[in-house]
Amino acid sequence: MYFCSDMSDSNSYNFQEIEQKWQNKWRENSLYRAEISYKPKYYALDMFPYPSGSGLHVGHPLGYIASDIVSRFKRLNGFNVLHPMGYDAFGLPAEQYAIQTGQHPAVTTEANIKRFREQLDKMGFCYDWERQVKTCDANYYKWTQWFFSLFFTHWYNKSAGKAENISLLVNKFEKEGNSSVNGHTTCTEIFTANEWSAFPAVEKERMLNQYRLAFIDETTVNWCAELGTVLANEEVVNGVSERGGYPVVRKKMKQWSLRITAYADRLLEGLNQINWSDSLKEIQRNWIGRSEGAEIEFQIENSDKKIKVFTTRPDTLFGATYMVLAPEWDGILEICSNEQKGSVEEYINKAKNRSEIERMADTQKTGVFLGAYAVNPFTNKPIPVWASDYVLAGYGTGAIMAVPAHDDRDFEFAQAFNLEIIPVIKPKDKEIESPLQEAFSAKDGICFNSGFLDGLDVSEAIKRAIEEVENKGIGNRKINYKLREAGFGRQRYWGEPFPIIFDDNGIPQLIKNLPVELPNVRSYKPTGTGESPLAAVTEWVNHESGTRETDTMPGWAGSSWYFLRYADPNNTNEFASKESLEYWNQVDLYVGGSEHATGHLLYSRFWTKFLYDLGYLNWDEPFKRLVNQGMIMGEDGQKMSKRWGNVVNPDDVCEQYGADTLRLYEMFLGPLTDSKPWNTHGIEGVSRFLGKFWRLFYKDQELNLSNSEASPEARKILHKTIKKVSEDIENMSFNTSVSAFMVCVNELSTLKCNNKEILESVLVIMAPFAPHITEELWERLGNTNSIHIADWPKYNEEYIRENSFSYPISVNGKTRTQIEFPVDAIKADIEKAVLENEIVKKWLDGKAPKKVIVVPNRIVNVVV
RNA sequence: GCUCGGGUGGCGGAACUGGUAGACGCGCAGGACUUAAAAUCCUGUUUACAGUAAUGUAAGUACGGGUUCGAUUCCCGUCCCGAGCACCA
Repeated sequence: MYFCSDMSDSNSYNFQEIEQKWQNKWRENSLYRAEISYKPKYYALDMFPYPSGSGLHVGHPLGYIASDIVSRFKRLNGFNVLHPMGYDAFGLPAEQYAIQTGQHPAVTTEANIKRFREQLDKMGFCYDWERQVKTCDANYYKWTQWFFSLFFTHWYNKSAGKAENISLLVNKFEKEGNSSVNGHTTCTEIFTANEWSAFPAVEKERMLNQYRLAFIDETTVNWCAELGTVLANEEVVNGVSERGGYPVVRKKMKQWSLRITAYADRLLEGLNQINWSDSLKEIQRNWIGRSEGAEIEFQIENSDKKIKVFTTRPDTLFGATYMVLAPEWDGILEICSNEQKGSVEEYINKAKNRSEIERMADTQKTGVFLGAYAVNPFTNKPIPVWASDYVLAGYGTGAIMAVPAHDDRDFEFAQAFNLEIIPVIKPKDKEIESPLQEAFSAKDGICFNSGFLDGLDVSEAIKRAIEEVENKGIGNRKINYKLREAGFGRQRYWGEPFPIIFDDNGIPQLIKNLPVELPNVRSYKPTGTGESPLAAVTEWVNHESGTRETDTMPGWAGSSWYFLRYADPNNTNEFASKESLEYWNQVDLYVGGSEHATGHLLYSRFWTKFLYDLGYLNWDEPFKRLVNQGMIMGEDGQKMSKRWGNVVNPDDVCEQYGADTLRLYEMFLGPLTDSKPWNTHGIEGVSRFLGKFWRLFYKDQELNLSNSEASPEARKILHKTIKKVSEDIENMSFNTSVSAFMVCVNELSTLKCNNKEILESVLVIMAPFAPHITEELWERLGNTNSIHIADWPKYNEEYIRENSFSYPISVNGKTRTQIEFPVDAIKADIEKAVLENEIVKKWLDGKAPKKVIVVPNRIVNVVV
């Protein structure tokens, strides 16, 4: 920015020249190449980006800078560091961008990747680019398809607590049928070995499909007409698509799904052994949504039909005054009376056609009476059965027992339709209000009106009620999850094709010869009919042994395992060699945004556990430590976006201030995990600091260093900084380390310290943060090896030991003066000296102190 | 509504297991150097009151209580902000 004559002098800080020079040298020497060695490893990973068309803004590199610092720090401390980068190149965003620009996704994706790479290169990251992965490369997605094949050929054995090969299941079916099989399945039919053998192929596959971990599911899906595809739950926000904001409706569809619910409990338990933020773990816990309760069957009056419900509050069974079925409930019309059939059908049809948005916008409960009654098994009284869309078809059994006195929603419904409300739980310390104005839903109370449960508190009553239900043979203890199976098909072009051909019977057959390459087609736009664009490519679809699956896999397929591929990215025989996986192992540090909490981060854990079951990995959590970086907002405090015109481009910052300044500034801004606004003035402060740092080495434009022994003061400053920075990096507290560097340089400048030994150590501890300037000065000091493979200086406590401490002396908790004592002074001497102090005497005002508290090397407090 | 975070100067933010609140940086004010500007350096900067000044006194970490010799830190209640979930029985 300033081109005064002295700026071109080789002895001034010319960051542009320096940064270019070292980025080239590091690349030429493959300085950051990672290879298996005898050294301990450290695996630091960034969430790989979608190569979007708009490039990076200064918010994106925040996490990359942090992981880069940790990687460099670990390398200086003797670790063999794996720090790779790649691109999540398949999926909706890339395809949407291609459609908007009218270019083939393969072309735009390559162009975007190139642009990302240029931007990343300017910031001096220590990635081992030889390990780059792209999810859209055939030699990468070959393995994504292979993993799908594994899911397809495995089932979950609940007795063994792990996934097993489907051939074991077939063996069991052949020998003993399925009654003794304890699989995680939706199959409710029981068959014998003989029956199994007699099944035609289609029927066999229909059964197996109910056990496979990758299976064809007919479910209600989130259908987005504008995007022409099905979306996962987490891709739908407030009833519209996360990307684009288009309306989403519910629709029945056949779809590949992964049976993630088989792993619900393990996904929950695993959270306890990993170092993630509490909030993120909580998000996953909520998403998995485990709840304990009971399933109970209610008999329909004058019928052999039964309704099974799930409840977490069996203690309130005496207060169950009606039942509600979801409109989608199977067999609902068989239960309702002839008189009511017409209005029930009408209600069901209305509910079916209502979009998510409409359902959510509803404040008033709607419903219809079925004209049928069920029997409350505890009171033996008949209770009416209703249908209403406030009951969700997809959770529990799709039916509930309604206890209006103790559930807000049931209360509201009972009020709207004038149904009976019977309180059965009252607060511990008072009588329940009568009549009830709102539901008493607290889990803290005492049962009454409840026969054998009377007088018990809620938690005890729950146990007793379940026992009774089990004794009567009408139900049992049950754990339910909110987690749904993961929809795995997308009706889109830009994704991994399934390695599946449907034979003449419509039975899915695996294609063994991988990869199944994505055909290069001209028209990749969504058809809008619900079919994938691939369905139109007849010469591809029609295969000699049948027809191909034309859906593609979702964006998260490739990202669910990419961290494993980095261990051995060019392997053509395996997704990664056993040896490389064992060495690089789990990701030690994973840095990225929290928006992936219920998507990528959950799916990756699921895949890892599955691969662990199959013996491919010997750990079952992928990311030991996870840190979510915050957002960098625009200077106006709003989210950085083209729309607000507040986007700051890192290229411009590198041009104007240099990459080292950018890196240091982003770290200095505040705690990594916080959101904070960008500030142009702030970056100038950091820029000034680096100028000052440079001048520490120079005097009158000449390198000015002394080889004499360092002064104790300088030593103390250095070692204080070593200690602080080492601790800060481990704690990911980078803002405080930058401030420690500033303090250090300020103090050394004041001392006019030009001691080579001291300054060299300062260079090394600052190298992870500002890799270019430190490397340049390191070279100018006469070093021939890169600073980035030097040794982290050893912290020596002796150098910072003080021999006296200036005690703050407070009277009644308020600091009044300071007195210096030797660090090993004994309490009695300190107390005596303090009481003789003039200022203390003044505050004592002649009175005798009640108490004198002396905390060694901390504080003295005189209590009057 | 529920769950999880969080509220500290004009601003971004420091403060180890309770022990000198406001580190570091920005901004602002004043000064030095310079013909001038840039760059650099120095001084001051929580608020109120008193004093020409050095300085002193009081208040102060969202608000109200509590525990303690001592609370930004621990406990209870209230308010506000952010994030996530949201008819999950």
